[in-house]
Amino acid sequence: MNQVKVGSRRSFDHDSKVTLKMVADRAGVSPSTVSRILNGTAVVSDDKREQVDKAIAELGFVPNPVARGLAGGRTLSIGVVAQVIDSPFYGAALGGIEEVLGPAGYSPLFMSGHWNAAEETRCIDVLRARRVDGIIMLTGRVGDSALKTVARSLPVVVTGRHLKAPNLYSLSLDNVAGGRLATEHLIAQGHRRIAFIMGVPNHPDAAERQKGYRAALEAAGLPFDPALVLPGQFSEESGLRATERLIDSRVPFSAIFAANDQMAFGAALALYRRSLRVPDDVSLVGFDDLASALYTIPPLTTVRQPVRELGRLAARAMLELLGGRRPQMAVPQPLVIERESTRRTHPG
Amino acid sequence: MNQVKVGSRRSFDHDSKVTLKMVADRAGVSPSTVSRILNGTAVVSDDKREQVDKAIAELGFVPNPVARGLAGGRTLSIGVVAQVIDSPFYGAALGGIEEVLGPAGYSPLFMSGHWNAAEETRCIDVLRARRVDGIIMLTGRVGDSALKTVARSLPVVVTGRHLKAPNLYSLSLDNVAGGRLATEHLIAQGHRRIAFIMGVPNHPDAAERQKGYRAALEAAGLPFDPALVLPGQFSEESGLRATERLIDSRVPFSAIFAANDQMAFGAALALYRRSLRVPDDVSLVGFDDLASALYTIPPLTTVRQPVRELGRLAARAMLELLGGRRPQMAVPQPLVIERESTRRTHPG
DNA sequence: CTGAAAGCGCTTACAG
DNA sequence: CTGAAAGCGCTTACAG
Repeated sequence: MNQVKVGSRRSFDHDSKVTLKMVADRAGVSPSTVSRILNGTAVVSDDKREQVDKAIAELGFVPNPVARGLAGGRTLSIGVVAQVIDSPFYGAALGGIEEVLGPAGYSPLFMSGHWNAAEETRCIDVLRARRVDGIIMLTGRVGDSALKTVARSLPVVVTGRHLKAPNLYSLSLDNVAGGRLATEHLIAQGHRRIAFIMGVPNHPDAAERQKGYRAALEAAGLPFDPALVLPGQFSEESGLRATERLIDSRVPFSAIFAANDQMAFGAALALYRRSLRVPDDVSLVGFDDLASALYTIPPLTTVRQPVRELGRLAARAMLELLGGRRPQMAVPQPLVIERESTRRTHPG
Repeated sequence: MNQVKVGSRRSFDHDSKVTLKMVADRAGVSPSTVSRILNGTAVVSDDKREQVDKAIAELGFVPNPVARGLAGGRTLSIGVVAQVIDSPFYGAALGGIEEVLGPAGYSPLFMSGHWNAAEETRCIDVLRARRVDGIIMLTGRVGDSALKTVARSLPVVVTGRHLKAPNLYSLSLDNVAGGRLATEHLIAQGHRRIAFIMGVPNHPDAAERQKGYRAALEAAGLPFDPALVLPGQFSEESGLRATERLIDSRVPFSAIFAANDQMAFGAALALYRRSLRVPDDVSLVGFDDLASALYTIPPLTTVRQPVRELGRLAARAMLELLGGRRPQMAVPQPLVIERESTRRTHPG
């Protein structure tokens, strides 16, 4: 009845210098066989497989990914280029990516592109030098053709654009629909003068959300007033500044739709500073539904973007690509989460 | 006047299959020499060095870190185990780490331990299997002795504890001082009944901040009332719950000190829900000074923790350790940032 | 089904 | 100061 106490030791106590060759010796087979069993690369007789499994367990063998990477070309690591690692938006996406890559045996290698094409290119270079097996690009500014070029040698999945190319998968949230939903929500509550803080002007997300905003106005027969759309930078600070400008401009408005939550947070502060109450005086809608949107005062009505889910889907798509399959991911539709920052306009 | 247009191509356009051997051939030297020049491992005659540099530039050679890792034992990657990658707190620290590691030629490998010793251990195992050159541990629950064991084979820097061991460097923020500062600030404003939401009870940070809280009360001759201290989980949600419990308990209080900003955000919402105004009815102080603390309504008075700087320092300490030096980092002292969530008690 | 051998791209004693 | 050689720990044609 003696039990083999395999795996009961705290793993990093023993020097993990156990090599595949040691396993092979112990099992009485060749290294090639062990390798094949490890990789499921070929059919191996049951008895050999058994012995090898036993040897692996007894020795506590863990394959060395570095050697694997050199020999086989696979490093089991995936490069992820985000824009800013310490942003609530990217943090959520990275969390989702990590969540699916880890269990699949892959390690994410995160890098920040800082909204800068040159830096993104540098990130890609570093990642390629490190022989990652694939690259996940979260939005970013590098050109589509550059991305396609990368995809010639590595699978790539990219979010925030629509791009078709071999070995490349793109997936994005429906920003037009989201923008439309937010605006419709406000219109349904009786708002007629709805300001829009749009985020980085040449950013596709910003442009698409604006398109939704305009579509909703049009559908409701409301005029589009350029004086009501303010540029922003997707940051709290820029939302604050835009709102101040809006108020100072004396253009009448009863609601603000900010193209992301962070700008909405800034807008809320600007309104507070100018003694305008939310939602009594001004209704406010954000976009993203960051975790913190639930804890603003008042809690923010916003368009839910499944950011974490998007990260998960991107990672799954990468796994598909890696497996030689064609990914087919369905990104959930945006929906408005009504909280307490919006309300019907006063009848007057 | 023909210019050599080295490096002007978009780097990932050419297949980076240039090997060290190709460089050696072109320069007419042996691979060993190229390697030594790359690593500054030995003195090499100027003319050879020149030829090699030229060949490297012409070929656009980039050393393969994977091969380097296998052969030399250095992978130029650093494992970083945080607790939750999508948390404002860890995001900031990771940003700081990335900021200094990148330019030094190292790539961070981030993993999340999820506040769980077993998972942290798994992270460390994965990281070691990947042959990282060092490990940075952001707080975490694994035992001190386990960490020391790891340090026997790898340099480790750990935050949030005081630990002395060869090849290991620990650095932490002065939580006792921070807790004291926050409490003193409130006392100076006339508050006598100061509630404390403490965060995960057995977490060292929480315990230390509480120690500071008690020290300040004592120094001011104020009684310590256990009914005023509430457990929390460092999350917004837990801050909200704790505050609701506090209010329901009918214990009188005029101020709340939350052991981190996220709990303070939750507390603010709970107060709002119960129609208690900040700071008119209750003063509120947080801890950390997250970027978003500036945008709460009203903006949160808090104890500034240089979290991003802590990340930078941890990374620098790692670089020192890697260079065989003894790090000597001075972590900035906490200080209270007075904003608008606190005010003097009413004279009555 | 399974070995022996070569090779992935570097580094590092070991000898000059 | 500099080569030739062995080796890091795997994988993968190539032959049975």
